[in-house]
Amino acid sequence: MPRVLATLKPRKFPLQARSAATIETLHLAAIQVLTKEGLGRCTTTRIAVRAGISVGSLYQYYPNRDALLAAVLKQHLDAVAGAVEQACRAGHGKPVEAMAFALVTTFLDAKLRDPAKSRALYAFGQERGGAQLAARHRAQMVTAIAAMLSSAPDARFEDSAVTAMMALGVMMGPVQAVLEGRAPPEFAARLERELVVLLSSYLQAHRSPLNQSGKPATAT
Amino acid sequence: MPRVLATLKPRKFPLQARSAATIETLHLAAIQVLTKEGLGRCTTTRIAVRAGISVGSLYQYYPNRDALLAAVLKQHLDAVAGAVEQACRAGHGKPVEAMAFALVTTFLDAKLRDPAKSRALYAFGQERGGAQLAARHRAQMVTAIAAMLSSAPDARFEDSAVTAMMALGVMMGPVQAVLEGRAPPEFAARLERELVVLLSSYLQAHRSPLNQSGKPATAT
Amino acid sequence: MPRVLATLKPRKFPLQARSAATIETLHLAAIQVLTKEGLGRCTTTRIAVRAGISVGSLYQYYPNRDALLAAVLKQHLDAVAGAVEQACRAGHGKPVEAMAFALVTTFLDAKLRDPAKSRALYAFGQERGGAQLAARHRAQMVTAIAAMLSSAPDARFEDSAVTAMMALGVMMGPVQAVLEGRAPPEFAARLERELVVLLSSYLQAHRSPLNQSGKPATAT
Amino acid sequence: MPRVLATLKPRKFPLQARSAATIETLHLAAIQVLTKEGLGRCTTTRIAVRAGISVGSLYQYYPNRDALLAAVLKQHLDAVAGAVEQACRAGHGKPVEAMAFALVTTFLDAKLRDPAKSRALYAFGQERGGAQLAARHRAQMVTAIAAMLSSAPDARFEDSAVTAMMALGVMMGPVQAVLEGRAPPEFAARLERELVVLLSSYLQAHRSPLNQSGKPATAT
DNA sequence: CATGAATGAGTCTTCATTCAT
DNA sequence: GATGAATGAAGACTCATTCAT
Repeated sequence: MPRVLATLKPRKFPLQARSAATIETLHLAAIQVLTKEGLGRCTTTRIAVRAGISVGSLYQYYPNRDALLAAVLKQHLDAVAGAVEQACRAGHGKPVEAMAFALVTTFLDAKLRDPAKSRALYAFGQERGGAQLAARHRAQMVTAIAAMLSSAPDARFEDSAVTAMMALGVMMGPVQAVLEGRAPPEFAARLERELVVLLSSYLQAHRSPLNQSGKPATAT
Repeated sequence: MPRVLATLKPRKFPLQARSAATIETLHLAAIQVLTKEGLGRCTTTRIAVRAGISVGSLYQYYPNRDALLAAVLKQHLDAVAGAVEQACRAGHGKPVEAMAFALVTTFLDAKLRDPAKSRALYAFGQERGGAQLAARHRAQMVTAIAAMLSSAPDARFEDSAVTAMMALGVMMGPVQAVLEGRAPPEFAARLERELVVLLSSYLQAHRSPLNQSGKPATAT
Repeated sequence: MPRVLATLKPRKFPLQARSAATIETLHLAAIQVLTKEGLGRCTTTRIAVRAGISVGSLYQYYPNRDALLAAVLKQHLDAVAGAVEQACRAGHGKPVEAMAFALVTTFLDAKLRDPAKSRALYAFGQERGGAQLAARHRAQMVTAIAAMLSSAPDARFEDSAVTAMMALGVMMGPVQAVLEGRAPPEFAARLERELVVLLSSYLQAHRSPLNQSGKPATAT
Repeated sequence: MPRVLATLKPRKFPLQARSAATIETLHLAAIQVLTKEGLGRCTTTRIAVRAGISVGSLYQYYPNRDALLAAVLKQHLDAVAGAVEQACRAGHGKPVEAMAFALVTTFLDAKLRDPAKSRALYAFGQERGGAQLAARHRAQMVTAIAAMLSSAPDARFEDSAVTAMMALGVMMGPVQAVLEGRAPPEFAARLERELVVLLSSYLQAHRSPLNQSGKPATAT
């Protein structure tokens, strides 16, 4: 694998109509190979075969294997982060419980809509190439969540960025478990409800002490 | 001769003191190579060189590369799962808040004591070889946590297994973030406190309705 | 050919007796392939096959194709430059005609002793990898020749470095022609005599005007 | 489809003005790519891009890559050989010193007028394709030079073909050194003067033995 | 006629594993 | 038992050439 340090950017824009379709085919093939063979055996040849094209063609669109995987990952992460950002905008100014509900709902929906995809891309998201992308998207989501949290009328967060990170991390763990297929179906089914409870409790535990409505959640 | 499907079990038991030392050396070398080069470049030769022995000797101890990595991973997971199990035993019958504290403290300590190791092994834990191991250990921990939860005097869990999974997942997400080095230091520093709050809130939200002490946490 | 910038240095010293023989075999094979196929088709696989070893083994000794070729070229150039340097030392203080004779004789002998080798290596000597080596050796020879020229009792060279370069270049041209097999046998046979005449005339044309032994060659 | 043994002849004659222009553009592009990328990376696609046409169009003019490069080389060699031939015709019957001057002047001018071009084409001139071309042109020049030499009134050459080869070879060596950029500027500057001296001396050393004048060879 | 996407054999290089010493 | 040289399949990537649009 004498990889030269190289861009992960796609090589060219689809100049002809054929191209767009080919790229979509490639992404799909990459996910399938990733799922069926794992990252270690996800080779350009296998992807090309799966996609029904030649290796050469693959390299017309992406300068190297990682660029292709990065593109697929980016597409996925953009969708998730985009959904989360939008939910955060929509949740602005609402009570924390509503925020928790919106966040969990949106995140789970985005992550679990196509579990095969999410699952397949996870390993690459840990690697040199994908890790940066993942980091960027995580930061993007944290920013959005923190902004939303700061707008809550019924809670005041000392450090909304930290709380946002916690919120995100907290959702990711169980989602991982589900994606890795290690959680029984009933867990997946209850995941949303549990996460809403979890996140609500957590956020409410941060309610401002000025809050006159009663005892803070943690004051048990 | 290329890779053949093979067992992941170590080739022989460390019957002699020398063997045990060599194995320990190999594990250490593997982690170092993993850290410095990544899973893709973590080759048997490199590990052997790092360990100061010959490749041939490496194969005296493990039938193939993945068996070695699996052994290293297992050692790590055993430590983590073992610590969690013990903590669960110790936490039996205590109030949920104490449970949360014990669980978080123990888990973080085990996972973050040697971050390089945890981080290094992560990639392999996603692959075919490591995934099964990881699953087994997760199950082991879930069982232990569930048993502990069921013994709580101040809460009654409808489905303690699910709650245990949630608890474990909830800790893993933020830990991942820290291990991947994407979380700022202040996050790492506050992680324990936050997780305790988080887990306490969550577990207390499950307090049995028979609980006379007031309104359930979610009744805000 | 996603070559990474890499050393051209051999990879390791022959630790075992076998190695030395293998390396010699590799050099020989490289020259044969170079001769039979040309630089463009001189691939690692072909060299390995010719040498009767596996590609893998080739890479145990050289980190990449160019390193192997560079080693072969270096060996050759070292021999030539070494011979020239020695001849120059021996020719110190002798009359220019003797210098011319010694130089031509030595150079031709070194270059034409194994014409196949000289010929085969020529193309690589032009390429990025070989060009630097060739340059270094050329400089080495020029230095030696210039030093010798400066010691001539019957001539004084305004710029001995330039004259040395000319002398070297002048020998190389016809030698090229012979090596490329384009010169008929009779040319090769007479080459030495002609070059001695040529070089003598040239060097004597530089005789110092103080020289009382007759009219200087350039006194036209 | 990989390379097939194929003709090196251009595919069609430039019957139309447009063709001629395109061909010129292609030649120029080829030299630029050759210079910037080297023979190994001088691909048809790169040449086409540089020339501002499509690969497909390139193949309208040349049946394969080597045919294009051969054409470019031929053009260059034709120019050099043509100039030399013309100079030889013009030098007919003149004294050898004038011949030497004309030859050196013409050759250097032709070879060094566009050093980038000469340099770029050198590598291809060594390869299977170009070597034959180069040989043909060399023979052509040798013939012309030999004919000129035979007409000298003040010298008689035993074997004018051999002497012509020497003369040509003698010029080529230093020119190579200059083209390869290894010679310092002052060398390039003095090259012409030195070569004239050199060649004059050499040719005059061959003065007919009938020459009874006893004066040193250069005292004409 | 021009275009440029597609092809796939061919290059270089790596690495798990074996086995002669 | 230890050693490390040898093996060769497999992977990433390139490029001459063709042909559908």
